[in-house]
Amino acid sequence: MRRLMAALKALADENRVRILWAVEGRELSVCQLVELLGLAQSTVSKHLAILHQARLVECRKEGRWVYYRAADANSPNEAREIAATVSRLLAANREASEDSKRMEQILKMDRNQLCRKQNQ
Amino acid sequence: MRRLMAALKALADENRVRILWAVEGRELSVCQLVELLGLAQSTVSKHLAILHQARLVECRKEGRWVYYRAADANSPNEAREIAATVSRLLAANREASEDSKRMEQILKMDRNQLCRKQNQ
DNA sequence: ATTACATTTCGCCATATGACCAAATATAGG
DNA sequence: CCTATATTTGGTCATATGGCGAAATGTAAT
Repeated sequence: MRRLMAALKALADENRVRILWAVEGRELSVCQLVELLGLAQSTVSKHLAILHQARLVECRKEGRWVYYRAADANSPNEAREIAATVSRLLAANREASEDSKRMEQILKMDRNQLCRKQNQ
Repeated sequence: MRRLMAALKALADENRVRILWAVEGRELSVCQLVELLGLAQSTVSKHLAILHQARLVECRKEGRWVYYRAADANSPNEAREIAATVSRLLAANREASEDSKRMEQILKMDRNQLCRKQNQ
């Protein structure tokens, strides 16, 4: 029950749902998510920590870079089952598809410059 | 997104998840839920209001009695799709099956006496 | 009308939560 | 080592949330 509740609580915030939608099927760095959401970097980092702790996202490091992606769909995992349902619902959602478009633009930006700009 | 978020937020509380599980496939009155959860009546009533507003439960009145049940599974409703996933996960959950057993006992109690006792 | 009863609403309180800024940390490059 | 960079952590603050008791409300019975 603890695991299920952690996942449900993690999904009780809209920004975290947006994050989860953004990292579905691809991996992103924090600064790209910061650009999408328009929140402070520290806030995004904390949201990611919650999603990670709830097993909704996974991450890997590459030097200074940390990439987040949706947790592997093959892992038999309560959190993932809920996330799959939410993703299915978001696939038909206007705001989610706006986010998708915006993310396509962000992916075209130079990531180094994007991150540097945020860290000034 | 507003509807989806309302449902997700409603499910971010363990007592509300327990309520939803309890009213799956049957209808219950407030006092039966009060007995199950061991919370104040007013608290249970507020939780039910949240679940109702989020379209996760439906209710009907019969005189002084109000009965709550899980929203109709046939209604094409985002909230219901999430709830269905959660219910499926709860079906294999220890605490949820303990609640089910306890509810079987509560259903055997005289509802009039149960409610009266709570209202003293 | 009065009393009884089931539930909802209101108000209070302690705690949790999400947002921000600043500092700390981890890694890379010279 | 120092500087640069990406991210995380800590602390603060305003607001939200879940719990409770008491009062209000809605319905029934006499």
